[in-house]
Amino acid sequence: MAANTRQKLLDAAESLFSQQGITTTPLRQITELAGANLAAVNYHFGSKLGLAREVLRRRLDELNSERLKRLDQLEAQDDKPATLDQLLEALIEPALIMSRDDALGGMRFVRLLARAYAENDRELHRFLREHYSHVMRRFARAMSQALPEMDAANLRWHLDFVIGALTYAMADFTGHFSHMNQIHIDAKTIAQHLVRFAAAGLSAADAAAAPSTPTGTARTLLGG
Amino acid sequence: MAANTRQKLLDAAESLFSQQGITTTPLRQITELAGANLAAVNYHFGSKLGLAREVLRRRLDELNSERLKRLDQLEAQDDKPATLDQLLEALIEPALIMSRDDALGGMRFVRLLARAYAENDRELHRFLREHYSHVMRRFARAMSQALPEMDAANLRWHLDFVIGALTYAMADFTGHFSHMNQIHIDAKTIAQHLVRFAAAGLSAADAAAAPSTPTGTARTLLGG
DNA sequence: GTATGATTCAAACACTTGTTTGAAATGTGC
DNA sequence: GCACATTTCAAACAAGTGTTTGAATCATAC
Repeated sequence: MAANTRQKLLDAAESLFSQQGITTTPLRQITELAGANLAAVNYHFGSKLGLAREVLRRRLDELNSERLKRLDQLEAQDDKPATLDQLLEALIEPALIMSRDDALGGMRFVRLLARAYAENDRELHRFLREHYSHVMRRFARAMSQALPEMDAANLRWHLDFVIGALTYAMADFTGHFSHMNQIHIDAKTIAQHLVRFAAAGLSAADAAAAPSTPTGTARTLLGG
Repeated sequence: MAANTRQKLLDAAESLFSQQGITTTPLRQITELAGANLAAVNYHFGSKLGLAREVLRRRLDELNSERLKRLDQLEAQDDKPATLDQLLEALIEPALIMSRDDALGGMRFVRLLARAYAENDRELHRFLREHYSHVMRRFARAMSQALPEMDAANLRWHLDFVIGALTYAMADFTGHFSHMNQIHIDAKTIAQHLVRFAAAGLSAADAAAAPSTPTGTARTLLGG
């Protein structure tokens, strides 16, 4: 059954890639776990890279379409623009829910994503950027309205702070400090905390970027 | 000359590991860059893992001792406890300065650190935890005084948000969104922004953890 | 049934990996 | 000079890598 082994290969590869990394995982281990023959990978996906691309594309499309759906809903209510908290929720919640929901592949996908970035494969990077950057650009544009004082460049790398925090929260692949996956707090709770954390950080940056700082006292009250 | 090739191997390995990852970099490439013989690695470091450990230890000790030195200074002024901003500076600035200073190996080390975490080598993880976690514990203890409302667990994974943002800021190894290393903003500036970002986020979390929320209005004022 | 295409399979291919070996070279102390 | 340990080197080793091959199996249509 053709589609069956294709699917089993994808599942096995996702699981093993996320645990061991892409370049580190041998094809033979994947095919063994999938109960398929070694040559099946090259038959169905052309090459190992082709398999990796397909594994990533499956989940990435799912995640990004969910994010954009939420963003569309927020922008549809066009009488009042979306708040920063709402935008951050639309960006963060789908990722965390997906990373914690075993039915969707659990946190495997996110670990895999982090690993894929860490690997230096240029083709893989280009592939990921093509499937990712347009979403981030749309969110950046939407957020710039909620953060009027920050210019584009400033907002972009503050958003990188957020993405960095999100990635760590999802993957927790360091294990050097906390151990979220042991505690297993539900995704919504962590998302709430991360949204508040990011909103406060971005707002503080926005306030600091203002030429006159009317909220300066409030920041001192909070951050001092 | 013994110490010479040892040093050249370490330098070459650090450079290549940070660009390509540890498991992905062949020993032959390292020895070629170092102008040494292939067998030199096993002679001087016992194995490839031994070389990787030594590469990491060099920089990690340097970074952590700088962090702890600053923390000691803050705790020495024992009449007034350190502020959150000061503690975050002590944690963040050494890492960012090191990551940007070419004389210290540039951002190579940080990329390497991120890669080392991404790789699934259990021995390497254990090694990193042993050389890292005690520093984070000391900072967590110091910060809990500046954030009286948060309990230990809460603080710990909010600190993971900070470390995640810091790692991304240092490594910028995603390249999927912003490109800090193209802009080359100086480390102190980025550190300032990240400290403010993290301080605001942590303070907001602390305020939200308080049973009665007197600063709740201030947060609304900031976080929209 | 047979013919045709899609899929599976065991085997081999060419290549790279980290490590080991044992002899040469170099340095060091006397 | 000699003796001795340290360091370098070319070569080979065993194991693992992704990919290819060509025959065998299966499904489907006629």
